[in-house]
Amino acid sequence: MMNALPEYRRTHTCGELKGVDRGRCVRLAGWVNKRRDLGGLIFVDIRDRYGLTQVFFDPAKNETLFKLAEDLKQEYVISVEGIVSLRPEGMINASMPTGEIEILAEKLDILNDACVLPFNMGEHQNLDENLRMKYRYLDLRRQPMAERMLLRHKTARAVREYFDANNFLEIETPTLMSSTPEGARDYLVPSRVHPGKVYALPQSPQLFKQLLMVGGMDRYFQLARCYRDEDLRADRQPEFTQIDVEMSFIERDDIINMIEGMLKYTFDKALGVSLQTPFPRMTWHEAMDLYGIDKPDLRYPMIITDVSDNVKDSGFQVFDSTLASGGRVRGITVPGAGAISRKEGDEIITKGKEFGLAGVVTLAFNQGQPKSPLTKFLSPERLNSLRELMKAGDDDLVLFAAGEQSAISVALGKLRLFLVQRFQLPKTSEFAFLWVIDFPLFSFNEEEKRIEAEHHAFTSPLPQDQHLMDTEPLKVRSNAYDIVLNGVELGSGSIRIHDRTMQEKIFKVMGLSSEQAFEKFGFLLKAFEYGAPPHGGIALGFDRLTAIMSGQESIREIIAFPKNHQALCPMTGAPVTPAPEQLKILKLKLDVPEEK
RNA sequence: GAGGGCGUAGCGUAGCGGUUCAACGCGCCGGCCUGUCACGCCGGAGAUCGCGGGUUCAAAUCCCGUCGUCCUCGCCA
Repeated sequence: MMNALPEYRRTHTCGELKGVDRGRCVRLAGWVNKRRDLGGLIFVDIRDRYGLTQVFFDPAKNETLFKLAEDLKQEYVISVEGIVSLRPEGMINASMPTGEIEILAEKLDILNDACVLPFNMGEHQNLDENLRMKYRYLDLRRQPMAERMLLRHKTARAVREYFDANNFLEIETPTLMSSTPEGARDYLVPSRVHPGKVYALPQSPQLFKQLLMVGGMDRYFQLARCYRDEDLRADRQPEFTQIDVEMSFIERDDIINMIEGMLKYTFDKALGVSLQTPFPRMTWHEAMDLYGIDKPDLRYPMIITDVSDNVKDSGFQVFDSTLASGGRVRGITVPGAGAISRKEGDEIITKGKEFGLAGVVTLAFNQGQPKSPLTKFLSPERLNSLRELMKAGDDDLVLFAAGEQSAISVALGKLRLFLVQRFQLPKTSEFAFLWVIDFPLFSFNEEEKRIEAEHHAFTSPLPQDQHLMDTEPLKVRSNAYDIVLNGVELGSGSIRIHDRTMQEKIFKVMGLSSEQAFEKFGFLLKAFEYGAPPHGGIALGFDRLTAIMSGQESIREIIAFPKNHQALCPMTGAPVTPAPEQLKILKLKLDVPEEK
């Protein structure tokens, strides 16, 4: 029966044979991970994406076969036929899933050879990322990458299962669309049929998903490809994937509950991790006040505390003058850092200055003994109540800053994140989710001296703040929500405006005439004239999510073929200069300055 | 657009107080080895130290410029 199969048809993968399979005649196919030639014996680890299996070549059994095995080199593609047998006593490799057994080779076919590799395939070295990207097909064969691709697949599958079970439709929206010159820069695609005209690649399916709601598709989701021609970061790629969701006839908590359910299901299915729901919620004001940032990393419990009332009239001049001029004094406690050196203290002060603090006042506790410039100014009783307020333990370090409230909060927030890294502070959880709600609807663009939408122009204001729209628009809070995971903005959404009058009002505050607004978003506004249901939604960064799930800092690690930091593809060389014939067909001319 | 890190054999790194400093590990090639599993042992090939200029008797090392790459800020509704 085995001979009826072409030599590359396998009976098993390289990750599944166990002791119970002993005696079976099997055929494996894969890549040579390693050949260990002991002279009289040869062991070959054969690898596929499922795992590794050891193959044993014994010259006493078959000398020709043994000679053939001597030629095997790394990454040759081979198929091996043989008998599954238990390894001899004491030779079991417990660190290997297939470590109980080995294949006694009876037949070996070299299906393809391989050149000497451009890098080492083992996991024991850091590799230059551009080199990995240039040979991504080799990189993908390495186990960490194979595992991440599997996790990404499982996550996508779980997301689809969940939404399907909840009556959502997965609908694809166009990736060739009209450009809306707002926000991030578009990638443009010239049209041959319409010379001089371009399509834009979507930055997100935002407008289309709202149109789907008008179209009655009341529960929509999509794993949507999005494109932004902006500068890159470790968590930003020019093309990326988001879990895009929109629902009709719902309010904010419906979306929040649905997404919590989705994440809970997905973490369980893809990672085997049980998440606790509901996730904590915090208003934007609370987040800024307690953490100095709109995406707090709740894996670390430290919060910013206002101590103005506890330090007033202390005689400590910086504090007194700041408080007299309407500023605040705020602090943060660093657990276990009470015994830091002078040098480390200076490092913190330098960092504080970098973040915009005029100075940082330290209060260090060493076995309960306070050490601080403040000890001269505060009585032991006041110092003690300050310590209680700051929840400082016997070996903790408290840092104070004085100045304008929001400025020092933001700076202390940055300092908090720096300290977490610098002192490797212990995490209280692996995955800390958080909803941040009640964002400001508008923000003031200092450069252009105009009011703009904080989220986007279709975000609805909170009903209770609508009366402020004409008088104090910057105080209006929005029905928008962000989901934060480990200090990373994972997703952002809102309840949309479906009321024309309100929409016009928003445009007016933003300084857009109805003509201008119609020019930009005409097709959406038109659609809203034909019966738009109340609706809202959210979009989550799928790459960011899977990166965090797999413990990676960079989303490139969870994308099969990513671009590098310069938005280049080291493998294909994209982007490339178009050929003159292509430009001719498109009736385009390049106007690029000559290279120096 | 700005700041910072890095650039030494195919890969990962050391050397960076100026004069045996071009080294180590992996990989590669040759030889030996019957229970290895990051196999072991012996030997070998392989690098104008990113590129250009400068300082010096002497530069991988110091200085200037430039290119590449990574990280961050700006930017990213």
